[in-house]
Amino acid sequence: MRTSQFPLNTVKEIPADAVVVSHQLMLRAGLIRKLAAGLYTWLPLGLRILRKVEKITREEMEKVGGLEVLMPALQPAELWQETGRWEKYGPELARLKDRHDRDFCLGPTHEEIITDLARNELKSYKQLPVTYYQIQTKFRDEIRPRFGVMRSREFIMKDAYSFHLDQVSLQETYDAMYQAYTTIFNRFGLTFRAVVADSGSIGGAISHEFHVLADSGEDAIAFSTESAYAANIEKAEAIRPEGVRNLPTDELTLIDTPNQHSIEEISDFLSVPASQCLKTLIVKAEDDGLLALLLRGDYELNPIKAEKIAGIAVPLTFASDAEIIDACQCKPGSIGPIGLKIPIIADRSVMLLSDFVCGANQNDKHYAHVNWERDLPLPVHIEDLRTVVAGDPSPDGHGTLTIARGIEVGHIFQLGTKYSAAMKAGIINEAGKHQIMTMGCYGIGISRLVAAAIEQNNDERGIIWPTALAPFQVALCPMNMHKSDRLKEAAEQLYQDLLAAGIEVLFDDRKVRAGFMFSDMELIGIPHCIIIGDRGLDSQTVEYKARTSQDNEEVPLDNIISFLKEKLEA
RNA sequence: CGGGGUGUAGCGCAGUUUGGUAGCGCGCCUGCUUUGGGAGCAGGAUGUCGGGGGUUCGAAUCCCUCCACCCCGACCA
Repeated sequence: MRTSQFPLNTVKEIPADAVVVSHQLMLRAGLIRKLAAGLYTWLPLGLRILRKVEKITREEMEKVGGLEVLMPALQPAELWQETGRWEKYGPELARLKDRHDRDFCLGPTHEEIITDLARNELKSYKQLPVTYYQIQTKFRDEIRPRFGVMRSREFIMKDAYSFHLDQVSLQETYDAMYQAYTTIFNRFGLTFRAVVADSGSIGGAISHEFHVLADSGEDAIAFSTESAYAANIEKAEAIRPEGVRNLPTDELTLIDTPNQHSIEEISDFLSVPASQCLKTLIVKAEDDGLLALLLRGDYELNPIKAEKIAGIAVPLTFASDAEIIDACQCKPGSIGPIGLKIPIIADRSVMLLSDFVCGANQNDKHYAHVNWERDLPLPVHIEDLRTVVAGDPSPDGHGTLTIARGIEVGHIFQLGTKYSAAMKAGIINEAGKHQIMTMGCYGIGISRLVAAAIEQNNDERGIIWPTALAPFQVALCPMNMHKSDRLKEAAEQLYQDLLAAGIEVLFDDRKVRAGFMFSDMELIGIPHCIIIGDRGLDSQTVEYKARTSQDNEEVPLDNIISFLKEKLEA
């Protein structure tokens, strides 16, 4: 491709509303342009990269036996009503009506559609297992789209769905997908981690997320320093603390704590570490009543874990001030378990507390030197409620947890029969009996992956594409070609030779200055650059420069093709 | 949805406090000079100042209202 026919659309200045580096670089390098919040046009250069992501993903899906389909983006409400998700999905589901006033949505995911396809097309156990996949545009009316294509409202996703007779077969495909995902992200040249995950609104039991590690990532992941354990922080278990509770050292004391409400304020005011305080949170119960959740003061409630506990209302809802005053006879900030009349669920972390501080259920008063089994009974209902922190012991018993940030680029789920049962997707089994199929589902955020790759591969000059994602492998930069017929001839010849060798080359045949050319090629991240000039032609050499290096290397013109081939294969 | 902020040329911004008829840099077009790291000079084009309404002799500027976009939070494969 020639730059005279493949405009680069690069810009020098950093767009004002891009905050993360990948978003800035995607705009500056001319990969995307914003149409509206969370909606982007892919320009020719960006699209080439997107297509690379698709191509590799497709290849690996085919290798594990995936059958490509293409399902509609516009979907009838009926299917979503069958699974109950029309009601459950909430405002993130982009709904609309057609001219006949029938309800439709723009698909945020395709479980309903594929399950409908499967129940119509699959009749016999002999057809199983089967895996369908597609690369489709998805729509989610995100509360807050941000970071460019990282969290947009319209985006491209590869989604695959597998259908099975039983769990054993599902596990086999799930394992194959896990492997395929590992291969895909390795081929992209990205640093990633697979982590145990929560399955969220998609549902199902077992689930793994694949995260590209980057400080700008929206997710926190926890992994063990000494073992393979890795989990989304939403899911990482905070295990029962080791050790025994200390004996009381002092009498229970009621203290005035005027206008001291948060754990931080109380901790400062009384000069007691937050870890010696007890946090009491009042949330709604399933039966419309209230529940008190107890945590050690320095720990955070993990709402994902809380919602999984029987009795707690979903979504997790904190009680209003009025409800709290009604139930506890005091305002929030002074609540504690002593004498509290609502049921208590305690986090494991509170069990070892002794001589702790907690609210006294009287405005502006706290108790100090509270001790279990002396001042109040040890809570009976104990759960894992808190979010893990760095340094916590790993749940598998090996090492401690480290927290890193990641960008979720893949997510695989064992759905079981959640959708197939709701939609009566079954086949006739070997015994001639009707049987509901077991399902798996596997997603890759194609467009997000482009941004994630840039987050991980950039410098002050621009993007540095891993080979597999580079829109072009080689930039051919002639120096002042318009002034030398000899150079023009040599450059054109080299361009043709590179094309003939099957190398993806971008020939910068614009009449621009050298610095301008280099800056553009570096900004758009072409991994290899060949500089051809009159100077070198005298000795029949060209210069080679890798995107990642500062230095140029002279290479005989005759050898340049094989030289590059070697670089590309490395 | 709550809190904060911004809308002025394609992009980045000044001008708004104190009303007087719109400017800078980059980019774009023309010409000349230059040419191995985002060139210089000269000339040029480009604005419903986010929309609507109001106050005023006069509004980018003051008032009302609507909208869009961004950040933080809540929420979320």
